Amino acid sequence: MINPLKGMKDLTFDESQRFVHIITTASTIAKRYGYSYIETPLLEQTALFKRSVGESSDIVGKEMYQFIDKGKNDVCLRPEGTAGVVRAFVSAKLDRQPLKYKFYYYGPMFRYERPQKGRLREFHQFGCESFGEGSVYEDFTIISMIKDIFDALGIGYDIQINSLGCPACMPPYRDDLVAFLSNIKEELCDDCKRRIDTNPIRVLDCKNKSCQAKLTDSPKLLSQLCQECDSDFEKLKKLLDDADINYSIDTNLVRGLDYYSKSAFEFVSNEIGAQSAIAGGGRYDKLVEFLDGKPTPAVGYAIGIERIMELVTMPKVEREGIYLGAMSQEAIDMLFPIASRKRQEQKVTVEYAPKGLKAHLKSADRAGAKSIAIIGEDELKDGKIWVKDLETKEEKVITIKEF
RNA sequence: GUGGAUGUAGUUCAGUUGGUAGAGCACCUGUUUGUGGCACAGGUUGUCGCGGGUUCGAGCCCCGUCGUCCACCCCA
Repeated sequence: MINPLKGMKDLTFDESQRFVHIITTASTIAKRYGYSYIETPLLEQTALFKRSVGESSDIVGKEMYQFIDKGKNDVCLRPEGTAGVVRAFVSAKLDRQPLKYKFYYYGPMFRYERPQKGRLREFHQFGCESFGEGSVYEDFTIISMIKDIFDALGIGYDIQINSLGCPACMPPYRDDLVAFLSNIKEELCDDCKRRIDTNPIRVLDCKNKSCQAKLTDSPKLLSQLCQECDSDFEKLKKLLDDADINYSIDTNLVRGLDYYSKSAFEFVSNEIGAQSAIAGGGRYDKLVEFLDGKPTPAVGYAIGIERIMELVTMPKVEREGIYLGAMSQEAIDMLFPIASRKRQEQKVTVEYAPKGLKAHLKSADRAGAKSIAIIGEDELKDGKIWVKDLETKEEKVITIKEF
């Protein structure tokens, strides 16, 4: 038996229904916010992710499905969605238009990691990217959209926000932080010691409690933001307050990807194991230029489908369609013209084997049909069909033509 | 990459100090030979993950291997 690869999963029945429900709900809401669908390749040049996600990130450093294809191209299965959408945006030269573009997408992402709860090697994201809008109103609007989606899906969450600064205020802060961390280096965990050189900002969200204790007096970026970043962050908080959206400020919230600046936010759930982030995003005003486009402000987010899968409250399933069957072999063929006609407007299940009435009723019940129509011996004789509504239990015998 | 659990029927799991497998659910049949969901009765289903070892004998003990789950790292 051939099983799926490690960290890859088939979705069927309840799970696939949940998947579809999540995608349709999110898509519907994204469209209301003015977003249109974009589909980009799953396979891209490795250079795209190195330049956008950043070589210092674990994603690029050790988690990519990277290989050389038959044309000797260095390629990767996409580990996240934003890079591809930005590349598509630049490839289509939309950066030369003085217009705003908003795209939503969904699909599989790939990261070569050890699977655990809420983390797969092939997983799915639903995401949105808004280009050309530098206003913090857009950051707020995007957070509202995610809220609408989770509310529609019946998912509970907490929102955490932070500001990551911009090229004007982040580098000086980073230097201050490195200086601070270097002083207490010996008291930090081994990972953090390493991070001081590789990615000092990451020390801030170390899960190690003793490290966290040492960080209470660390320099805070929020108090060193430049004037623009500071006023944008204040505005974002006010907008959220005015909209009655609850949030907490997490100064240690660091997005895992290098391209974020200014607003960063995360939606978390405490019901799904160690991987608590169910959506994350933020502003990335410099990424379009990094990928050879004209400077274009942008903001976006992604939702982890698998992480919210079991949190979703599904709409009640209603009985639907007709179950068609016959009790004798000679009547089976008569079912197909009926099925064909009925399928123009509703779901039809045809049972090809002749069975007793009881067996048919059981099958119809299991198929979730709303009604059952059977040609039995009696009906066969005078061109009729027996029809029963499985909910109201009303039944009648009518001519096939009439049905 | 590191650590901890675990692998027995379609599924969830039991299986005592080693004596070659069992329950619930599901499924099929019947009670009701033309009336579903409920109830009752009966029935089908297994390379006990795989490979080796110990033993008269291994689902159980030992070694290896593969898979799964959970956690770390990191992230959606």
